[in-house]
Formats: sequence, structure tokens, C-alpha cells
Amino acid sequence: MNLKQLSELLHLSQTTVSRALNGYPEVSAETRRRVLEAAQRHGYKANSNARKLATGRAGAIGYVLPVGRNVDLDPHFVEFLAGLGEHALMREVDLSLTPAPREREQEAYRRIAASRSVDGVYLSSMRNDEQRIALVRELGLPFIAHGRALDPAAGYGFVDIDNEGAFFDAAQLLLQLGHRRLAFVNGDTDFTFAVHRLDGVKRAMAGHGLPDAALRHHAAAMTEGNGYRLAMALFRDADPATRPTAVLSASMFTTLGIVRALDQLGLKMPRDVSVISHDDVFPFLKPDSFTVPLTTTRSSIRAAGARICERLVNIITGEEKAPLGEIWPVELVVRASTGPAPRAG
Amino acid sequence: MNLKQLSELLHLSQTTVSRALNGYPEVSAETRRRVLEAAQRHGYKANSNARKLATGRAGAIGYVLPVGRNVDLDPHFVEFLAGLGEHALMREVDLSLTPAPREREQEAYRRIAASRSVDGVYLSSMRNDEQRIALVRELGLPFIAHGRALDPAAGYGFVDIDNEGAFFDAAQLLLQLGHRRLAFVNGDTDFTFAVHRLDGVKRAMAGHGLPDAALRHHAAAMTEGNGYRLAMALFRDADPATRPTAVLSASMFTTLGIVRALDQLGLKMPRDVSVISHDDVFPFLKPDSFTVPLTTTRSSIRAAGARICERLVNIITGEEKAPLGEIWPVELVVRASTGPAPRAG
DNA sequence: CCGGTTTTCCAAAGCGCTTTGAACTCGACC
DNA sequence: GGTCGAGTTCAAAGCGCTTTGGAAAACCGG
Repeated sequence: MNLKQLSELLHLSQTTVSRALNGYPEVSAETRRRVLEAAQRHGYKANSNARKLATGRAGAIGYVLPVGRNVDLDPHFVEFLAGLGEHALMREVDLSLTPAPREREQEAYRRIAASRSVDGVYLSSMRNDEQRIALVRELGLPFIAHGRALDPAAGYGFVDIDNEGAFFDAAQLLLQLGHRRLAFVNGDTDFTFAVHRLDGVKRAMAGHGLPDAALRHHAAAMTEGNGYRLAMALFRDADPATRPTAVLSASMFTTLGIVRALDQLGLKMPRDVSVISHDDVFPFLKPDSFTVPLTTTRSSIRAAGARICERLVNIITGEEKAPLGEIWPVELVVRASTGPAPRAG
Repeated sequence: MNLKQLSELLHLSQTTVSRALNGYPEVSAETRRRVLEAAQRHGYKANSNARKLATGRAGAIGYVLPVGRNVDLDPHFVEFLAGLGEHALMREVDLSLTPAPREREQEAYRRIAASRSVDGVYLSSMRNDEQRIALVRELGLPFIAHGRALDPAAGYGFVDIDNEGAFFDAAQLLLQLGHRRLAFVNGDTDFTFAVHRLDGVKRAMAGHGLPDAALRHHAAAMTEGNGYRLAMALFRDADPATRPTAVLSASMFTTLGIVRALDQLGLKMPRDVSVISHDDVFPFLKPDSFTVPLTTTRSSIRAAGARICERLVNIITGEEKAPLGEIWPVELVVRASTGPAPRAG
């Protein structure tokens, strides 16, 4: 059933039927009722491709999905997607994923832009050497970033969390508890979020007169295995008098590994080691259900997904005309994994 | 730049340019070269919506993304997506996600079908009372299922793993090791995979003369918290003479909780309790990096994603004309978490 | 050199929708 | 009675591509 058939059936023009369906005012109430009723009865739905062609709007937002043999999608992506999806539903937009390996990312964006298959895109996993912003700008593709580039010369829309502040607060708490030998199991510092977090920790340390070099810092992919390995390297065979007394962890997955290593080495939280983890709020893995409930810096990535979608749609429709950066505060939730530093000796 | 402009630029008709670009034979090598070169130079890309309208093909596969306040997307979805994406890239199809709450799922499929925004869909998380198969059939929407309905009257394409066999093998191993009191922390038995797994465990038990009632079976969402809670319920304050000596776990997340509970209760694997977990192969959480490496039933969900995409595209193009069920064997990987049952007493 | 292929190219007709510009109806108003 | 404006409806022109049904050009053997 297409528009032509429906309009013939109703003895009306396609114009009128189209307008009745799309809620334009210049059609009588009675006609609209008839049209709606007939459309309903015959299960008529406008062909989305025809509509897209005619209007120039795609009714979808895009994302370039990084794929490749050794690319692991962040598991938090699914939470982000859930948030995005919830809002997308309200605004009746679809989400179009274009898979692309990193080296063909540019090409993918160009294709998206030229083929007009989406109305806008969101960028995530912002890197230090971020190229995409200039690219999508050049392409005239409306966009919003989840996270931000290092370069503060922003002028584009983004939603980010206050990574610097979060890890400042976390480190600050540890320092106030008397810890002086801190370790930080960070994410890959090619990404800006990891850089910001490191900055936060350093700032807190500087505030207590500690040099950057006093921090045991490790950057790696945020997997359970890496958390375990790094914690083992830090604590196995380490002199209790010089080993770290507190660990900051960038994700619940690394924390999982860290906790496992501590367990195995017989180190107790918070007696021997205090631990603070970042928590993106992942329903399958909750910090308060750990044996020793974890102190965390908490920020819902799902909420971020919803907000990203909301703002991107607004940017596309023009409701948001001068996109700006938005930085969310992060809660520090103190639970049982943090405590006073063990007495020296 | 559109086709018309490009063709004028080349002093050729749109027909010829279109054909040159799309690899049709009726165009001279020289002309094709010129066209390709010009298209390249001016960055011409066919408008995807126009093309879709003209060809009737969408160049995308669809998925109805379950969303809602209390719906948690399975974290494995991201791995599945990675696999799907890898193949989608090769076949140059996009992935279109249509968010929908469960109660408006039907509507979403109808909309997808009527608006022809995708060429086919895949279904996942198959339920016992699966309605979607009949629906997409009625809608004439090409589809493939990840997993399968209970009803063996198949006749549709699916890719599933041998859940029954996997858990039969796992239970069998435990039984052969002398375990007689088994517990099974299963996933939600509204889903068929959980039912199949339970069947497998029961079959193995029956083979050893054990009644179904001898199994401590618990079905719940596969979260770390649930694993912990259920393991605690099984082992805390339990008489060592009657408590389970082995636990089967449906996912690495529940296993995480189970292991935590055992740790906390001072129970050692495999001395006090043997554990076998199902492992979907999640790079952020590996069974062989556990303190006690876990015996697992292993099957890559990423590989399944790739295969699903491959077959769905084939079904759409008609290369696969009589879609059939495909059931993958599951490896049983024996590591250190399983051992002989503790001596009675 | 000619009729018949084969190769190469083209004009025009869709695909199914939106939207412009015009027309038609009808009561109101002067 | 004529004009005006509001309220309805419509025909037709796109949107940018693919594809059908030729036609022109080039090639071929006889």
C-alpha cells in the first residue's frame, strides 16, 4: 500500500492525504479523521526512503562503529546505547551504525555525509590527536561529542564528565586519609579522558606537596586481566614500607582484577590497601555488591547516552543553535574500600 | 555534487555515469575510467536515499533494540555487535537500530517492514513464547534468529549454540568427577537458551540415575550480584555434608559473583567446590586469568555475530534460499576450577 | 559496400513521498 | 452583486537515483 493507492481509495489527492497524515493544518477535521482511519485500517506507513529523499532528512543519527580484529568495543558501549536508545525512541529517530576499521574511519564519515543517510553523528572515545572534529565540520555534518578533545578551543557541542575533578577528589580523599604512596591504574592515555584523570590525580598530589614522580602510574586497556597484572606487579614481592597504600582504578573491570590480585596476595581492603574505582554504572557489575563495597567515582554512562541523543537531535533541528560543552560533575561515593593509610613501618 | 551535475560535467548522460559507477558492462573502458576519475576528484557519492528509493534496497540490516527503564541490555551484545560489524563492513551494509520498549516491539517491526528502511532483521534473545517469528514472517521481512524458539517446527534460519550439549558435557564432567550434589545458577528461563541448558544438565543427571529434584536450580538475570546472592544462599550456613559440591554458572558475570561468595566463605576451588562457567568470550573478562582459572563451556558470541550477518545478507540477496538452523558445538575447556568431589563426610 | 551484430550511449519513465502554487467553495462584508 | 479572505483541496514539480527501451555508432564477414 502506497500513498497513491491510499489516496485513490479515499478519492482524495496525494497532497491532502500526505498532509492529513503529517498533521498539517490545511485539512478539515473530518477529512483527517477519514484519512487516519483508512491508513490505520490498511496498515499504511510512508516509505521511509521516499520520505527521506523528498524531505532531505534521514530521521536517523549515525555512529561509526570501530571494528577490526584487535579492536575491542568498550562493554560500556552497551549501556551508553541503552540510554541513547531510550531517548531516540521518544524523538522517533533510528540509530545507524556504520562499521569501519580505524584506518578507514575518514572514508566512513565522508560516505555518511555524502550519502545523507543520517542527519548527524556523535563521536565518542575522543583521542588526544583527535581528527574527527575537523573532518565532520568540513563535511558539514551536525555532530556532538561524548567526551572532548584536549584542545580547549572548543566551539562544538559535547557532553563529558569532569574526569579531572573526579580523580582529583578521589586522590584528595586518599591523601587526606594519610596515603602518600599512590598507584593509578589508568586507561589508555591516547584517550583524553585518561589524560584528564591523570591531571586530576597530579593536581591533588601537588596540593599535598607530592611530585608527579611519586605516583605509580600505569596506562592500559581497561580489562580485568590488565588490572590483575598491574596490581600483581605493584604488590607481589613489594616491600610493605615502600609499596603503594592506595590504588585508583579507571574502570570496574580493572578493579575486578585489582581486587583479585589483592585477595590472592592476602592483602585486605582497606587495612592494607585502599581502593577507589571509577564506576560508569553498569548493572551487571555493582560496586556496592563487592565483598568489600567499593568507594567509587560514579557517573552514569547511560544518562550520558540519553543526553547525547537529546542534544544531537536538537542540534539537527536547530533548536540548539550554538552548541556548547557540558561537563557533568562526578559523585564520589565513599564505601568500605577506603580507609586511613596503614601506619608507616 | 549529484549525478546530474557530474554527468553534465562529463558531457555524458546520467545513465552512462550511473552505469559506469555501478560496474555495469555496457560502458567502454575509457568512459568508465573518466567517470571514475571525475567522481573521485569531486568526491561524488550517490545519495543513499535516492538510491534506496530507486532500487528498493536499503543496504542495511535492522535490529529492534529493547529499551526501557528496567531493561538491561546484555553486555555481550557489544561483542556480538563487533562480530556483526566486521562482516557488515565486508558486505557494505549498515546496521540500523530501532529502539522499542517490549510492549511496542510489534509496532516497531511493522514500522520497519512498512517503511522498508532495512532489507532484513535479526532476532535475538529468543523466548519460550516467541511471537516475533510469526510476525516477521507475516510481514514478509527476511530474518534470521540468533538462538531459536523452543518449538522445533523450525523452517527458518537461525544460528544457535548447542546449549543443551554444552551443559550436558559440563554436568557430565562433574558427575564423572564424583559430584552428586549439583547447583545450577541459570539465566532467566523465559529465554530458550536457559531452558536448553537446564535440559542438558538434567539429561546428564538422569544418565547417572539422579532425579531432577536433586539439582539446586536457580534462574535469574545473569549479573554479578545475582551470582553472589545465589551462591551465598547455597553455601552460607550450609551443612558441608549436604551442600552442593559443584556449581554450574550461566555467564561469566554470575561466576564472578559466585567466586566472590566462595572466597568470602573461605571455600576453595576445586577442593571444596568445583565450578564450571559458560564463557561467551568477552575480552574484558577472561576465565583463564581468574585466580583459579575457570573450567568453561566456551563459544564466541563475536563469531556468532559475524555469521549471523553473513547469513542474513545471503538470505536477503537470495543466495541462501532455504534458510536452515545451524547449531554450533560448544567446547568444554577444562581448567583448574574443577576437580574430584570432596570425600563425603 | 551492405545487412547484421555488437558496443556504446541516451531520453525518459519510474521509485513514493513532500511541497509549491493555484484553484475552488463559501460565507461575510461593503 | 461583487469582492475578499479563510478554509479546503488538487495538479504537478521536484528529491536523486536506477533502469527500460531504444537509437546511434562501430565493427564484421561476405
